[in-house]
Amino acid sequence: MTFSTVSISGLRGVVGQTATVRGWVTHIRSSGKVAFVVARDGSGILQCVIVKSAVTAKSWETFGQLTVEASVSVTGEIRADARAPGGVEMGVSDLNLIGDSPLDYPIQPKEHGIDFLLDHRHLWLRSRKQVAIARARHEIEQAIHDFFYERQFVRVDTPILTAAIGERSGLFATEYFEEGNAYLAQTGQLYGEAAAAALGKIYTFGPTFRAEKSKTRRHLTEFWMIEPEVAWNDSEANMVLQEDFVSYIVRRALDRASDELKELERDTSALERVKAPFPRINYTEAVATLQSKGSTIQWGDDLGAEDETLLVADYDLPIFVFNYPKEAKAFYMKENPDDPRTVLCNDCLGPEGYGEIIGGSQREDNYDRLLARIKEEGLPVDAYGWYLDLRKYGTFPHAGFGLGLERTVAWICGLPHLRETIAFPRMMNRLRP
RNA sequence: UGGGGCGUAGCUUAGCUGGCAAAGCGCCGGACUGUUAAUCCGAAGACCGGUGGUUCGAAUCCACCCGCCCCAGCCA
Repeated sequence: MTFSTVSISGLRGVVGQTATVRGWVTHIRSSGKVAFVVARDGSGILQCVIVKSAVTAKSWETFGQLTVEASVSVTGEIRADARAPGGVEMGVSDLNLIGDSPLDYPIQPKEHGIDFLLDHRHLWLRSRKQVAIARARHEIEQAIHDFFYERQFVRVDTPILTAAIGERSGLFATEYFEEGNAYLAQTGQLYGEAAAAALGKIYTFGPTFRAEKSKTRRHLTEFWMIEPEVAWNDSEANMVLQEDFVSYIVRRALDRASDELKELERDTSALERVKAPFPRINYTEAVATLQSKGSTIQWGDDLGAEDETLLVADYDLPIFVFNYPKEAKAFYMKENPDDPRTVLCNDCLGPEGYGEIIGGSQREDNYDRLLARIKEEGLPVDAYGWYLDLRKYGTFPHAGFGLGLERTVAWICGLPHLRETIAFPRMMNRLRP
């Protein structure tokens, strides 16, 4: 008989042995002389069976003091038992209370309102479903790093504090010494383009901030975005990279986060189908299709959420909608030589109504046309001097995209709202905890 | 910001055509040697979001305010 301290997830390998587990109490049930304590340690949950006649008087007394979320150290024999969640349980021989927990622990094993849960997010994180989401997110993040590492991309960390540059949407401002206002980054892309000219293939993985007063399940004010930028890629190569990337992430989640997806009751049959290539629909066709389905969209409008849902309904894969009208998109996108009303760009729309998980484009690489676009948009030319330099000194065709991490996690996990995909979501009315 | 909905016990909700504030869960006390969100018995727990108004009387009707949820726009 050996004696070891192990994590709950490893217990299947020590059946028949005595082990010590440390964790937190989640449920207590007592039948008088037999008691059940369910504990969690972050790796899994374990039912501990305490028989009064089989433990010391001190351990039995300690059992009487246990409360939900008390931290404990339990020692006993690990045995297989079909009645236990997870198939193994512990026959306790020794029980020690490490940190008690008062009786007012707010989260109960029942339905709660979302406002209450978000107020107690620091404790809600301990719940099984939230642990599963955090682990699935972690696996997805690692898959992202591995995908790019395998393809010799270099990760570049771009600044979070920036001067006003990027897109036009809402900015968070803060004072910055003698330099006036600094703004929290809305994108690392422009810096990514500079890095692509140095390194060829790069990606960024960082927080992004949008001060828009968005109150929908698809928006956070702070979210994480992955932005690859590839020298010599055109818009078509850009889409190929995207579909390979998304397929890789989904495959990886299915392979290595299957327990988590099961815990989340995710029907993975739709995810199993996600394999490159994805359907491609150009914007003009999309508008015609939508009009035939009754949408009031006009050529020139961006797709609304309803339009996206309508369009995606015909497919069980993510789809690309490409080459939008210039007016609907950002200044840095390259004009389409075959139809100058449009730009070489694409959105990748998730299936099952998850909306835009990627926005990408080939970048304008002509100095004069880019300068003209900056002026057309009324942007301060001075602020874009360094960005224009990238077209002045050895310009090069290049393309990239931004993948919204939380939207991707929500889709893969089958969650209706982004707020559960990140440990501490930041929304308009949510700055704490 | 616009449209819709909602604020009642620690939590989730019922009560809303005005007339003594309810239930389930949780917590506390008790019973039980295999429970799975255990079960059974008992107890405690409320400034009905706030302010004003109508009325003999307001959780209920009216006005204003505050907060939240859903949808839309913006986008990842």
